[in-house]
Amino acid sequence: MSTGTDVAASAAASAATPGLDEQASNLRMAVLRFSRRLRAERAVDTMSDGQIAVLGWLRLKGPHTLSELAERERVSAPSMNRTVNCLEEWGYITRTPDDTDRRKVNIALSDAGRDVVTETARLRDAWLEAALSEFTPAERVTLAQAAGLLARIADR
Amino acid sequence: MSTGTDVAASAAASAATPGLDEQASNLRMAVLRFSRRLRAERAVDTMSDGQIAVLGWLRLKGPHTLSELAERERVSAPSMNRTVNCLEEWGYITRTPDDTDRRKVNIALSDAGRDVVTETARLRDAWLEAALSEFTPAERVTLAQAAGLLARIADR
DNA sequence: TATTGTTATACTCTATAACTATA
DNA sequence: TATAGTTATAGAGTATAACAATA
Repeated sequence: MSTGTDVAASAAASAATPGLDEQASNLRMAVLRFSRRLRAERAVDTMSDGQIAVLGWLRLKGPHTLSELAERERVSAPSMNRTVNCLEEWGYITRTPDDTDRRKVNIALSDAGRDVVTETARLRDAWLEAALSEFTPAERVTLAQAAGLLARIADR
Repeated sequence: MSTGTDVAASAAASAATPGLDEQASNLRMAVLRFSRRLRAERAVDTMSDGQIAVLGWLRLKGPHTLSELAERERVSAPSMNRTVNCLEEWGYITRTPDDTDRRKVNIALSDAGRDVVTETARLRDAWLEAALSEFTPAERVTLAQAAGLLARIADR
């Protein structure tokens, strides 16, 4: 059993009650594909997903150091440094040396950065709203509940 | 209304019956956060997301041409060609010229590929399975239904 | 002439290692 | 000596343009 060779038996069993492994696999594939599609909807085509994520986080939580941003986005410090360099060059963030610890540099959203992250969220949601409008109210309830559940998983 | 400036009124209204805009925003944030967390749980470091996705799709739907795979994964044909080259080099897929249209090449999962995608999915989803196991059966049904709905949106 | 697959080339994002300055 | 940020360099993934084979 469960050797992966007896496809027919596996399919028959899962048709009745999908195992936790298949539920997980289905959910993973669906979410990853959906998020990739969602990410494709951007206000500024020249901005990467990582750059947008940093701007969004700064708007939500205020200024952070480079290390904090790197840890938050789960990338290396040099990688985040490159991201921040671009954002600074475009005028979307500002770098300010910390007063108490001069090794640190506080990275904050500029007015232009605030504008662009707002516009990006608006465009992204416009596409998503159009998609949601084609669902039934019951289906939208399902998605709303699922959103809460996904958030709970992500916070583990 | 709905200008985005009257935050209090908007919040009050959405508390009763969330508008489509807030549903979209909530769903977007939840999915992006979840997918980032999910991506961080990569048990198999030697294979990329794209490679795993192709193997999974071939296992699920059988052989496909290069163009079909590229369209499915929303990448360019050269990019998919590179992905398929790696998978072929590793012995996970086979290329077979089509009999009726000799321009086409059928890409199919090999036995080794079938094994590795099974094992990869198992390792990768271990974290997600653990998370799902803490939900009630009803909540898991909600997530399963939502997965189908998200897939429909992504295919738009 | 259009389509399918492939190669050539370049760009972006990412990582590790090494360097600078502060603590 | 340790930490925060940065620079140098390399690897992986992606894209567009150009090419070969077939329809």
